[in-house]
Amino acid sequence: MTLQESIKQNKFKDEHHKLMLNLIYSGGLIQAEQTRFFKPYEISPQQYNVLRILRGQQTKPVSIGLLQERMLDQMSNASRLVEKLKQKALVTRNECKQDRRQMDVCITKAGLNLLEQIDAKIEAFEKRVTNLSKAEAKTLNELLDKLNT
Amino acid sequence: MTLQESIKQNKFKDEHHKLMLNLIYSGGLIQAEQTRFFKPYEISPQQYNVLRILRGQQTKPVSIGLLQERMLDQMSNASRLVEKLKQKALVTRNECKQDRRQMDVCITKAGLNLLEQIDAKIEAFEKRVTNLSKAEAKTLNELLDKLNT
DNA sequence: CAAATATATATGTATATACATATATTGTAA
DNA sequence: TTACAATATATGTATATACATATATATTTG
Repeated sequence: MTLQESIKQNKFKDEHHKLMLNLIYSGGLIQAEQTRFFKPYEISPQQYNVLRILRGQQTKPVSIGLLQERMLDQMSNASRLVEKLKQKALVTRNECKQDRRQMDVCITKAGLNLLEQIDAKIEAFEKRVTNLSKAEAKTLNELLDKLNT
Repeated sequence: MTLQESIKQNKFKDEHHKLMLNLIYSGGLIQAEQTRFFKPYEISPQQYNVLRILRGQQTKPVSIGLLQERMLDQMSNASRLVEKLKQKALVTRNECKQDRRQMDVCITKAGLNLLEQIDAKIEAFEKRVTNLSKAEAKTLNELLDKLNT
């Protein structure tokens, strides 16, 4: 459902104005879909983001600050996300020996297992953008990168 | 700051996968900027969305359900947004005489005044997409509409 | 060496949505 | 006419970010 169909409005001030609304709208659609996709796994898209960053670091501990830098939304509250994941035994969190202000966060085996289960299904979810060709996806990415420079 | 610069990652599985992250990222950037822009006016972007819909209806009362249909995020909780705006005296909310389940929501003079103040400044905010040409904005809109079909 | 400053994280409070339930009213069917 | 179903909205609880403050630790400065 396009932006116009969704909000039942056809006239926008100009293409730039429409673009801003369209980006908020399109990003929101994907996020809502992600939330629905992750629901059976009992984690949020943001928690998934954290787990993915931790898996990428393999066994190397990650600080709360580093996590936050790597989050898709850099204003995410990494502290709270980690606390929730700890409650679910998907991560561990320990004081860093070198700097006791810092925390060492690592993914657990359960966390890795969960990501494996999700990996098996996520392609189906990611299909939602495949009505655009690869060339069109590339164009969109280039324009978004230019927009965000 | 592009997606890659932001999350410090250059490799994506493919252009489609990158696109999904890029859309979430780009939409989030705009929303965060909107939140900052509206902060001095003491309303949220979602409350602004409600006021704009009400202004568009002029003096015609709007039901909670109709509001919700017109919201940019159709999963918005229109009830609560209206309640907050009522507390700020920016809208009125009365029982509909024809159907007492429904509420009639209207914008107040104070609400209209606030929108006028915002209108005077919002062009500066909307400039954030003008590093794309009109043709590029149009292309992006077309691709986003195709994506969301 | 101690005080001041900076850093890292946790937590408080407010708002927004996700998902669910409750309540009141209207419409429909028997 | 009444019971049932549907509709409209409000509210509860959980999670996430926005913005702020608090606490502990490390670094810097005098």
